[in-house]
Amino acid sequence: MDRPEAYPITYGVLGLLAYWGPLSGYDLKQLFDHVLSAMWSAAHSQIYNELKRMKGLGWVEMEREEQESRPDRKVYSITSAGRAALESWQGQPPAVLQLRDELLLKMMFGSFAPPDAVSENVRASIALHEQRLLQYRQTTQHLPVRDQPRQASGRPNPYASQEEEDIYFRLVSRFAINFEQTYLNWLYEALEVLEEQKKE
Amino acid sequence: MDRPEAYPITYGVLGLLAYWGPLSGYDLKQLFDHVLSAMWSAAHSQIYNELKRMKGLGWVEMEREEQESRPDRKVYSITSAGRAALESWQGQPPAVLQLRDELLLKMMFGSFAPPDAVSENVRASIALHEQRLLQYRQTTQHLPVRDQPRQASGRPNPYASQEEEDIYFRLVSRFAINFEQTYLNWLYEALEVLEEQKKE
DNA sequence: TGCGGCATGTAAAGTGTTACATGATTTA
DNA sequence: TAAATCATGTAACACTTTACATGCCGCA
Repeated sequence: MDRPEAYPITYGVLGLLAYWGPLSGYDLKQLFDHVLSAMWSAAHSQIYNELKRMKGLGWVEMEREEQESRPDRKVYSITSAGRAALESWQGQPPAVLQLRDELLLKMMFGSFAPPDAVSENVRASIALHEQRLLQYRQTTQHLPVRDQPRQASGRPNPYASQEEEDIYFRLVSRFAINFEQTYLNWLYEALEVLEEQKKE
Repeated sequence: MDRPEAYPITYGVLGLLAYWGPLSGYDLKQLFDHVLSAMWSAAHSQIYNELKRMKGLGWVEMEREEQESRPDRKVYSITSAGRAALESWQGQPPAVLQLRDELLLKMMFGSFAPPDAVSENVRASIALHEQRLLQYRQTTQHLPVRDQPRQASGRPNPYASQEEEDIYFRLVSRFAINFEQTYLNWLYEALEVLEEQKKE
């Protein structure tokens, strides 16, 4: 076989359709922002593109919901071919995480920064990550209703309605929170070190 | 002003030249792999490209070292315009980190995976991250010699010769190790949860 | 009456990765 | 004698982001 016809973002969309049930591109964007933001982000343009691609592959089907005075909602649902693709993807080993963090890069070359620039950037990062941590801790709200319990392939699962009750969801949430906490601890520590250095 | 003429990878290269002294593209690639891998990675093609771009901007100068039976080494050094650019970059607030981790994405939709696929992926990740942690802990070796102590802009600094003695370097190293440890702890925990679930 | 939300998409540009190209020397 | 290291670069491709495009409704 040659080039893969899909990549992580494709499966992100597909997974949401499998988990949440039929959704529009707009809904999917909301879910990406609120549910997947910690592991994969997507612009709306990319989501619409993936939907188009997957429709071509037969992984999703589209149904048009007519609306007055607003563009029609196009609601996509996963097909059995889509489920098969999702399962097959799960069998492939994931690419290793590659961090790509501008703050760390700047910190690395902090000795070339104008006075206080590094600590200012650290302070700004603290604010941003504190905010994220808060967001992760708040139960996600204003999400499209999940009307279809996911179907575990072969393994029946007692949990069905709330995302908080899914072990995978729980594990990933825990990761996101752990990560933000670790990051924040480090940022506070870095700030201390920088302040102490300034005194000399 | 219009589009920025440089982006993080550009400053990664520039920072290394400022910190390490004159280097070839090949040297820079080694440094990216061994020193910057935790915060920003780069293919060699990208590095050669950035050098070309920065030469055009007057941020670096090139000197050719002739060699027999091998392509000449082109050794680049930072100019004062380059130093100014680096300093100015340090004054800009960094873009927020966006994680993009395929393992987390797969974990999120673990309920659609074939039996044991998730735990296998977790195990593979454990091996990879353990290895990284080891690498981070080993003092970096086989690096091009750093022949020029960096010049802190305005602030004299008692440390000069070894990278381990730079506070910024130390802080970033500590981050990298913290991060890998947090990730690993979580992976082990996830594995336990998954094993327990399997019993039911 | 201005802004945010709802709702869709296309086009272009910006970044990053992989493949192509070459070839001698050193090490196992 | 096969693989890794040294050493450079170009071209093509893959993925992501930003800008362009449109327009009503509800709220403050």
